[in-house]
Amino acid sequence: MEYSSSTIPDLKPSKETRKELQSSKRRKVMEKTVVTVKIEENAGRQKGEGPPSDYWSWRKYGQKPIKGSPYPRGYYRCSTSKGCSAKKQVERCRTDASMLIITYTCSHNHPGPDVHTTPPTQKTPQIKPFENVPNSPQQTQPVTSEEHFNESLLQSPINISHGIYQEHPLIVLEKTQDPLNLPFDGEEPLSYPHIMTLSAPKSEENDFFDELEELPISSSFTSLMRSSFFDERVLV
DNA sequence: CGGTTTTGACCTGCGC
DNA sequence: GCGCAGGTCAAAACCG
Repeated sequence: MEYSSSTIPDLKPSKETRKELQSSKRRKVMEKTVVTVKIEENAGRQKGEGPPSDYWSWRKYGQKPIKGSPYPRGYYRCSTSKGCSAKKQVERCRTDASMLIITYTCSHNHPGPDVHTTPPTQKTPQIKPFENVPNSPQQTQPVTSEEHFNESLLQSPINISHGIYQEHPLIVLEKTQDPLNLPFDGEEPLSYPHIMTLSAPKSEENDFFDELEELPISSSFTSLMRSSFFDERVLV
């Protein structure tokens, strides 16, 4: 792991070492963003869990059954950058299996895979769900788009790491922060508040957006939000 | 062969 | 102090 090189001498971590490592972690309050997304029939194609697809790549590092919930919770860590402390937890709503609860913890301390190179005005239209969105939730998209909705929508939350969507009526999320203003254990300053905003995705992650090109992003995106999946604020 | 996923063990925080 | 539940680690397995 990232700390191993500096903290761990050479032998495999002893219990003491791990103890130290874990003691440095906090279970308590830290920056946390909860996103509830609704997944529909296509959820099944996702290995039963919401795919951790984002503009960043995520690596699953754990899974635990949650008390009171028939569904396990998956733990993911950003693998785009080694030093990145961004994590997310993905679990299903116990009361509604079609709901995915994604909890983002910490923020990425690095620019996205590509976002920095793409001015928001260029290339793919920026995701601006709220502008020109007619209030017709039921004007759903063709089913084909739904095949991507799950991935594309799951990608969007990543960009909300700093509350970009907070006022979005559709993408509702709850962001909690450490009241002590120590979102990252005192490390990793939030120095990139804007680079990972809603700029268009690129590279491989952009692929599926390319597929969606046919659809007007602003409307399709929002429509998807409305029809295929909605977000719901979750009190933490 | 490198990166990711799986999975059991370990550790910590919290409630009683 | 004890036990439970949640979160993380890391070795092994898996995959492209």
